[in-house]
Amino acid sequence: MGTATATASRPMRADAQRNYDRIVQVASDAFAERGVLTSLDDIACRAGVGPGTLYRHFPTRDGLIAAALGGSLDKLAGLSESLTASDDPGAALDDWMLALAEHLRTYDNLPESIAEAFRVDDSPLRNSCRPLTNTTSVLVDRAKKAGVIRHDVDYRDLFALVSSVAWASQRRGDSDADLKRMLALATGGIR
Amino acid sequence: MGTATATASRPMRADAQRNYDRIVQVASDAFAERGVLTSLDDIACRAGVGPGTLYRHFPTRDGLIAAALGGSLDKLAGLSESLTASDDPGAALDDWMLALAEHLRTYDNLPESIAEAFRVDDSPLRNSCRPLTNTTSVLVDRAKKAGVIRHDVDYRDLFALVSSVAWASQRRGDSDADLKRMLALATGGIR
DNA sequence: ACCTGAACACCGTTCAAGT
DNA sequence: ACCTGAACACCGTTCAAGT
Repeated sequence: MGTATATASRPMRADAQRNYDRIVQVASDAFAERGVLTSLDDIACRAGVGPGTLYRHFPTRDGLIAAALGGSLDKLAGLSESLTASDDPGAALDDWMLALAEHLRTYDNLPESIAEAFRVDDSPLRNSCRPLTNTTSVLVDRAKKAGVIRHDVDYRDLFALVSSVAWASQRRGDSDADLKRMLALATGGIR
Repeated sequence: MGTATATASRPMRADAQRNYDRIVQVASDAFAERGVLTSLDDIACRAGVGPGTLYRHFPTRDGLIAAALGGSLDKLAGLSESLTASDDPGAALDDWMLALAEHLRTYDNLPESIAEAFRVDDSPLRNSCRPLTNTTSVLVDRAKKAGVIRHDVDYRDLFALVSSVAWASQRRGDSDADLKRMLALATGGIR
């Protein structure tokens, strides 16, 4: 898969594409180091472009976060495929929730940004999460049909629950083992 | 109970006390309207003092939040007394967790601030939460002894769980009924 | 068509000068 | 002892001027 273009329509001019790619690359590093709330001016500066150029490509911070998250989302898409084909719906849902929680911890303050994005129509970050909620919905349905979770649990509840745990464990600076433990505790009530 | 003084030691000069009280009053309103991340300059301005005066009384935002939360904390202290004396440890813990979650939703972004305060030694906001964690600890112990919750659950886990739910329901703009439902779901695993 | 960077508004924070 | 408000640094955002 090649590098992303700004829209699905026409290719960018070569210099614009180069800037776009550099911005995403630098942003990805900056978010990983200092969280998604880090200065956009600083990202533009490190990418060697003016602030206006960054804003042209990414009118909102959400869009830049979504772009920086690209690779991580591709990995989850792969997991999604294998889990929806699994013959153990309970274990598949568990594995999925853990992967989801880990993904939400990719950058500091990412759970906040994603939760906020869900309140905005057409947020690029929200759109980039669509495959995640879709997979959650599918796996929840399969688990219900298999009778391993309660029938009054919505996939949105589960997504919110997993986001919450990711948020809390990030705020506390939890290890992966702690995250796993908290997730089991928080989702124990769905059975 | 009179109005708070800056330290437990000596009373403030009359004009300083007046400023202190006005700042807390204005901050309380501003936090309620626009969340705890609202501009401190704006609070100082509305209270009719210079920014330096606000900083003198409250060197950190946390301190101002803690002061603004005073009344709400007093109410919880009352509930704490009656619940720790209850003869139904399971129901008492449930009631407490709900009250805690509602308290954490007092201001927008309060769960974030409190979670952050727990990473700082001597944060005034953390100190103001001490009675809350204490009560949680007591009620969790009583519930364990009564055999209504699992023995491998820590009171810190529960506090984190309740904070998480408060955070998520605030981000989603949930109603009180939604909060109650999510809380039941998230804490179902402790039994 | 895209980029640059100056410019503006806003906010947190400090501190010298005042009373 | 406390207050004031100017000053500074930083950040998001816009836009006129360039190529």
